[in-house]
Amino acid sequence: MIATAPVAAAGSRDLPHPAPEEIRLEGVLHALSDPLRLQIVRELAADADELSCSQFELPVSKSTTTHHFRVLREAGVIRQIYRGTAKMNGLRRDDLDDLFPGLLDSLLDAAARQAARHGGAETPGHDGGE
Amino acid sequence: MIATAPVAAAGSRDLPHPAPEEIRLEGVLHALSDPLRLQIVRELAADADELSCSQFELPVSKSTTTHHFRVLREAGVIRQIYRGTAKMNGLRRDDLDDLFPGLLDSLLDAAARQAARHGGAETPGHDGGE
DNA sequence: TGCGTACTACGAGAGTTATCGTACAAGCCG
DNA sequence: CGGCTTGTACGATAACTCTCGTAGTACGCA
Repeated sequence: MIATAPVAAAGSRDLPHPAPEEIRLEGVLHALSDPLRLQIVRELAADADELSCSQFELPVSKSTTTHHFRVLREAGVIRQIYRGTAKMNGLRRDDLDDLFPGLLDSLLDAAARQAARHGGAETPGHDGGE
Repeated sequence: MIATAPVAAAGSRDLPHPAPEEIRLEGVLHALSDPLRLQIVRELAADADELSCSQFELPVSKSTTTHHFRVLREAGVIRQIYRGTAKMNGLRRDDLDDLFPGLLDSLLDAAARQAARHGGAETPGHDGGE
């Protein structure tokens, strides 16, 4: 059997994702209650639809990064698919908006406000003011 | 011996609350990521401004109840004051709305949706007709 | 084919959390 | 005054989480 079948790319390694109805609010909140994961989600929401794990500059080891991405995926916050050796990450915005309308936006807005208030260095466009 | 109370004020026992600017989003999310605490907050939001700890029917011991209320208070989600032997609990809706506009509503709405989806027969608060 | 890159799995250690029971303090009421 | 209700404090324990390093797998490229 010669492996002439390209297999439509990324069919071999599938990652388990919770179905929309399996996503629990508590799980989402817990996933987002970690500063690192909240930051990941913020970048994911701000930058693009798909980012590979290695494009994040996180102050932790690779193992820990993998761990955090898995927590986010298993909570139903992000979607992960393999693309060659890279694993692309995308927010499950549609599913979350369907389950909890407005929640993700509020969460991201809250995170942006807090970042602007405390750091001021992150999140472009928002100029404090109080 | 005349027991002249050293400290007057209706409540000699004061509880420490975080100032608004000390409230962290991650802390709030973490506090709300526990099913028990999420339920407490839902009841608090639905029923009234002030409820004593004993008015909640939680499936845990008194010690654990105290613990959860403290977590909520220290995260800045609720406000607690003594009233005789009872400790009254109230949501810090104004502070939270000021810090994270719309977040609390989204959260409560999301929790209500999930409760309706999964249980349908949720105990907390008959919020006046439905 | 062999090498480098990207990510995972496993095991471990430190820290945190949830839960309990018991013992205790503060206020109300008869 | 004594007792009841309400909630706290203090251990203790089990479970979970975050973190790491090392070893290993999957894939692309020369």
